[in-house]
Amino acid sequence: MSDTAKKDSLKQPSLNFIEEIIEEDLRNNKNEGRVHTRFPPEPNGYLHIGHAKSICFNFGLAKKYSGKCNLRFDDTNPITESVEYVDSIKEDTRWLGYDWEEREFYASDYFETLFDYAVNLIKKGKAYVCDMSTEEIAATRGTPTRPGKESPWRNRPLEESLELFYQMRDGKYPNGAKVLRAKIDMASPNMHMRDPVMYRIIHAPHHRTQNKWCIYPTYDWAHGQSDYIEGITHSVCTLEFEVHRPLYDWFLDALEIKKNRPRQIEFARLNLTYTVMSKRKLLELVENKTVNSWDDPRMPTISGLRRRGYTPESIRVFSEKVGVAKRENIIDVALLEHCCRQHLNKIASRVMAVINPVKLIIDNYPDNKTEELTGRINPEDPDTLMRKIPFTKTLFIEREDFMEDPPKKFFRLAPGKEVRLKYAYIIKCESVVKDPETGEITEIHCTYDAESRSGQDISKKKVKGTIHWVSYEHAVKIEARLYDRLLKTENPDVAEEGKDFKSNLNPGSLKIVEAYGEPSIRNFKKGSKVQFERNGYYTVDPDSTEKHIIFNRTVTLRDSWAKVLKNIGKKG
RNA sequence: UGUCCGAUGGUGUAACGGCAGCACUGCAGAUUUUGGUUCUGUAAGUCCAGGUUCGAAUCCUGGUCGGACAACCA
Repeated sequence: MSDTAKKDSLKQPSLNFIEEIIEEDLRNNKNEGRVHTRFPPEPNGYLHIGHAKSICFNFGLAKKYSGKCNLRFDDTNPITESVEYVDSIKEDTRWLGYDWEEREFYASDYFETLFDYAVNLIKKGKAYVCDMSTEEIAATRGTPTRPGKESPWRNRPLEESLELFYQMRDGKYPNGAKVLRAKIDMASPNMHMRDPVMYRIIHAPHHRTQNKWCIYPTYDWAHGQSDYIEGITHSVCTLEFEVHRPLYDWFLDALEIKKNRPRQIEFARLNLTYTVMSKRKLLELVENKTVNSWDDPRMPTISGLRRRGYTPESIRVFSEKVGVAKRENIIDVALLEHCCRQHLNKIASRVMAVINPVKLIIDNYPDNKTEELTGRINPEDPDTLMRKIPFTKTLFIEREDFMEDPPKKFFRLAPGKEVRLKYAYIIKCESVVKDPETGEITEIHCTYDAESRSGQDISKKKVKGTIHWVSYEHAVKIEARLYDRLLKTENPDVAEEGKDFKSNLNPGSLKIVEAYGEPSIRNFKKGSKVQFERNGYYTVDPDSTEKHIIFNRTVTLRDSWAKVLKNIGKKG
């Protein structure tokens, strides 16, 4: 072995910066060597591919370091949250392949404890009830460059704050009348340290605690303490919470938490080209009916990707490949598609389907003959069985596979040229029939070479091209939903003055067409992964029925011919 | 004009003071009964200016550029 090869084989896979922190903690036996993470979604929307990265990372860290990962719903704002979202989050997390075992938690589980902690802080003079309105608080907070003004209630006797706080809980005040605030520093250069709100009054039923509470903790107050209660060691979140970290730590200090103290670590969220990722924007697309639902296959939601035909494996591999760091990033959606194709190539059953059909007649083939040909269900997996494909005189082929006046490198069918019909014979184009009105080709007439049958070819012919086909009389009509990217620009948030991402919507993001498949196309169940040969990967939509078969296009096959055409176009 | 964070090919991500590597994308070729897959090759990078050092992507100083922060959202 050469020196460099030796070095390479000894080299450890490199760690991301969070794994480095964890390994350092492990070396120092921090938290008795425990690693415990959590995935903390707010149940106010559906999970998207960005959440998937966080799920894979948090559960992945726990697995890698023999620890645990909790699922915790950050349900501190009853107005926007609902069980519908809780259920979808659980379904999606499970589908991605992660198991939180019995550790399904809710911040609302800790409302009582959090209340006691707050009482503790009031007694220590570290929190106070403030009677100012939302507007007054905003007006006195200052700006990032100017300090705020202290609340007139800031130094009220702590007995009074305590009394008021209990009354808030008892429902004596309307929404917005009072809040509990941490007493920190109104002049702090960090806005989050300017006496942040810990509790606000919201008279609204909560999806779990119903009407038990009318005061609700804010994120900053609830999150770190929930982490502590659950024994979380490494509380991983996204970069926008970086400025919250001093507050996270301040609360732990104020509560004098020293042992099993959680640590917040921030990493950069996932961004994807041609994609919007914020829950607000995705909700907007659902509500204004740009898409049909949260699980519309054009959505970057987990449920959308699932319906589109993505596999959990491919999403996990993708999450691994994008890496974890602190710098803002925008990942090329081509990487996601690559991960998807890579997995689907291995597992998808092959089938021939014609999306844009034109009739092809083999003039020298017997009129009433049907041959039963065979094709492997998946050539990538020799363990798969063969499928039967009927062959007859009249077929459908793809309109794009024929050109009357082809460019030099066109390997498909053209007048006087030969191609192979996949799994069948070599044919030669003899003539075409056109619609006298429109000039559109209605029939392509060919002759076949009976000696060229697949598997028993004694014709000695070599052809460059192979095309797919279906027997006209055996063709199974299906609906193909051809999905393309929802947004037409790489960074859809960049829009013209006065416009937003919606001006970058791709009007062609969904085309629904009638297509024709070989008979075996009937065999697939909802969610099955299929490759339409030479075309793309598809999956059976949940709305598909035996009478009305619906296939969603997950992603096309790579198409180097399209690139050639594009380059020809460029050259003029 | 504030505080915090960041900056390595087109896009991501490694290198932990010692040969800038990997992946995606692009390009070229080989193989191929999927113009797919696979394989091979190739192009392309350390924000700038100083300093420390035998040696700097890495450490220090100053700048530039980008991001986050002024909800009783999370």
